[in-house]
Amino acid sequence: MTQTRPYHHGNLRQAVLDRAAVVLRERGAAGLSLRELSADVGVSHAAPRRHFADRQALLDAVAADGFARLGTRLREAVDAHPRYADRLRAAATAYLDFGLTEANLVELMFAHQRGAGGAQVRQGATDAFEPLLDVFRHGRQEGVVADGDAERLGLLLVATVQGITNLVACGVVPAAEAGALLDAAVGRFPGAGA
Amino acid sequence: MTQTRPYHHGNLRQAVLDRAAVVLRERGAAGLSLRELSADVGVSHAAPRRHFADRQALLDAVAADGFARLGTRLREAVDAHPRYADRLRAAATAYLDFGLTEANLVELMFAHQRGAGGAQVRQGATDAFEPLLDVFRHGRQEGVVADGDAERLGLLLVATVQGITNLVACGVVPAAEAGALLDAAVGRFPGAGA
DNA sequence: CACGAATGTATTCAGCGCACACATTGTTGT
DNA sequence: ACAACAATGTGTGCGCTGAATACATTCGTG
Repeated sequence: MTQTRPYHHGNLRQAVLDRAAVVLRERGAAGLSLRELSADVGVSHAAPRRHFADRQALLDAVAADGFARLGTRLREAVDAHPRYADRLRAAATAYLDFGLTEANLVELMFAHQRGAGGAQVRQGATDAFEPLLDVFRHGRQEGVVADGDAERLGLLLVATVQGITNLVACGVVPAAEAGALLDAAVGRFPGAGA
Repeated sequence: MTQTRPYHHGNLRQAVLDRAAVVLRERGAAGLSLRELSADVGVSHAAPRRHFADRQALLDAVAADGFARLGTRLREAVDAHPRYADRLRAAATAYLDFGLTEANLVELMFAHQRGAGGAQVRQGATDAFEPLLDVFRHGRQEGVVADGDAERLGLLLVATVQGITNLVACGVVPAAEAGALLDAAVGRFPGAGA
């Protein structure tokens, strides 16, 4: 009757990451405790150490996962529209949505990276932003974006939207004004229409 | 000979804040410990509690202080130039400088505010950005900025520069490219010249 | 100068990250 | 089949932390 829990969890790493994502959303990165996560998942408090060298390694993994999810969202948003201007707006909106829904996650993703694990997180970030660069590469084909501007415009879009997300997330700009601010920002990019 | 340390420190609150600013710069917000700060300053580990209700209250105070310093820097940068375009560039450059020099502090300042102390921090942020809004108000007098656009442009400038700072601080954009990216961003604001 | 408010001290407690020795299970070569 | 080894989970202990509480000292003020 009493189903004995097997000695080996089987998928402990992913289970911890999943639980960490939930706690992160509810209580922020400061509320993430390896011991509490262990208890939640039902293993001893030392078990996760087999999968995460230390607490920072767990945070890095959560952040990398976040960038992967953000990248997927951006890719979907871009692919949903054929024309440059629509792709630009859709990507920016998707970014803002993600940032407001997962404010704590984004805060962690963009936290100052110190250790060696930071390199992997940074690579994840670069990959995630690829769809945005594609928007401007596509815009160049449509003749709206000048040659060689694609990369710089991509970074500028990331910076602008991340900045807006940041301001709204920390409460300096009311959430109600986020959309209008984003529209104003996107509208200033070449070929976005007034 | 042996100068007896007085029972009352005299300026404990400011001493803790000063020491916290140093530790924050060296080791980040996660490295801030009330107990260690107490030892550094030379008081018992419970003493700071008379001035900061809990750890978060200390972080809030450090953040508020950071916004005050940022505001001063921005004001100085703006006041140093008479013309709109120069003021815009100087302010943006001053912001980026501050952000790169005090990356850990800025990260703390823009951290998601939860508790009641967040309101004071948010007010400090709004005050600090006032010089930037003034730039565009001044631009309207010069006829470069349209009526009613000042506030929105100000927030957009904050968002853009904060976003760039964020990207550079977390290592996604190399520090060497920060200046060029900032130039490109500022150049897209009305009346900034090409 | 007495008395309350402000400020600092000493002690205690629970939770945390981390390190280590040990236990159990999965895998692989012969 | 089975021995040896790698991978994974457990239990214990240490030092540090934030927080709560009772107590001590000093300051300010009537």
